[in-house]
Amino acid sequence: MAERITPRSESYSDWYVDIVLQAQLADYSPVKGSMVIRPRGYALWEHIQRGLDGMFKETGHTNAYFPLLIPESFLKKEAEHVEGFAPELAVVTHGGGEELDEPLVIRPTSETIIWSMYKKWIQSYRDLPLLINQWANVLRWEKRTRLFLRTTEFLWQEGHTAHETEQEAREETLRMLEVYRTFAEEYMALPVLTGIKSESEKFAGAVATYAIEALMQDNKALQAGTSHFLGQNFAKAFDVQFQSRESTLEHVWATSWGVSTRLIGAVIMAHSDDKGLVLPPRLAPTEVVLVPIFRNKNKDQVVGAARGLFDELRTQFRIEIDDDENNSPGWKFAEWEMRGVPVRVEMGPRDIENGQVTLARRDTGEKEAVPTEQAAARIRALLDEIQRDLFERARVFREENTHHPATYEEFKALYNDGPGGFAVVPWDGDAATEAKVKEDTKATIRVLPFGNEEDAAGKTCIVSGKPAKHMAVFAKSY
RNA sequence: CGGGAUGUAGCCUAGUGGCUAAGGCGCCUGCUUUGGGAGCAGGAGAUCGCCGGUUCGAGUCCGGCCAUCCCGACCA
Repeated sequence: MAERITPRSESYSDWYVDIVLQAQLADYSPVKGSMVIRPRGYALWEHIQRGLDGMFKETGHTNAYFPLLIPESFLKKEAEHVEGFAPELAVVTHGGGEELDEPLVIRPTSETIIWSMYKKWIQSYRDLPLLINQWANVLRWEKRTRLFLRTTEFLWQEGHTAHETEQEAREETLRMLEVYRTFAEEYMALPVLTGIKSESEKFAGAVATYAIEALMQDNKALQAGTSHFLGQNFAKAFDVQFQSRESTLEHVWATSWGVSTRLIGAVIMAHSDDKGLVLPPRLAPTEVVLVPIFRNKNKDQVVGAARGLFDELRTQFRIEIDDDENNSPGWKFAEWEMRGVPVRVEMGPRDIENGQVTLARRDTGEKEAVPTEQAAARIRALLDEIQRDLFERARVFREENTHHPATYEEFKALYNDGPGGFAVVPWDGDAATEAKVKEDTKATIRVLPFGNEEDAAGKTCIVSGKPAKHMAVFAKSY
């Protein structure tokens, strides 16, 4: 601990790794590409789970658990799906010391095992909709890994729903995208763009993929969550039919949607600074830390008073007290700042004499003195302010880094020598055009915003000069 | 899978082929301290990534292997 964090200006990726390791969110494990999520990191995940799970329940979903191991043949039933995931699969070939008759894949996602079960559970329209979510780990063999952002094994939630009609499934897809947007903005203080993915970026096996996309401080985009309209692809692959209200036999309409521990990486990269982690209060495992400042001669008095305040505050806040005798106040300040605790309460002899405490906010470093009896009310207000300000700062950052280049030359300059960020430009809808942009600049279409077709009317593609079909948002991405 | 870098105590680093592998941080014990990363004294902690070779002698030279990180092609 107490080690230097590489400044962002020197190396953004070193800065990120330093924060994850030093704030004790995660550590490298013995297996390449996999990581240990330490208690401080897992607490963040628990908060994410709690918030999202509540929203899933409110929208009618229930949790279940499906197995880790999937027969290899299941993956092969949906052609695009298997093609998309084949390079990332880990396969179990032996069990109990013997070679298995059929290899088992470790789930990269659970559509196939779930739809094999839905076939058993769905016979009639009365069985629909079926709205199930699971919290689980999944495995995708990654060649290039980064703590939280891309690891071989990661934790996520995957919702899998079955519906009577196409319209109902499409509504569900957008409803859950909206849940993700709300969660990102209100809990994570992370402004996100929503929209549909281009063909080349969509999920293997989906008819349409929607996503929330956020902009990180290094001006690269991060896909923070996806929601897929699966059409009848999996219902047909697994022969899931139901008897309709008109007594006809129909294939079921499906969605799936997920967010992962990548969200932890997003929240780190969006808000933190060169002193360490900065967490939005609603997500912070510890909202407040109380640091008594004492000398030997007044230790009992100061710590006693601090403990009294602590007992009062703990009924309202997620709070810790640091009355360790060996570390100096300055050391503690720096340490708790590195851990990202939003509000610090300092209580020393001078404060006690004046009947006050000193409050310091993590995001700006500002300190203020407030009468002790008003501390709780002021802390509550401060936490709200910090939550709002973090979001607002991130939103302004995104606005300032969203560009509208008029020519392809300007566009290329933006990514090749320029600052990067989002670029909103007319696009002809051709995958070849998209591929050319990627080759020239490494930027890809992050999202086609809702309503973009109308905005594109009458415009010409920035690359090909052909009539534009979409207004596309490009960025380099993680 | 290509390119680059690095493996010496928990972490960071020093170490001309030659004596018992050195220092800082951290850790443990005690004392002293505490309003922005304190001080003193003592202490524990190392098959120098692994295997082989050269040599009277290898942390150091040679070969192979392994691992990790960083940069590129593929991805929540």
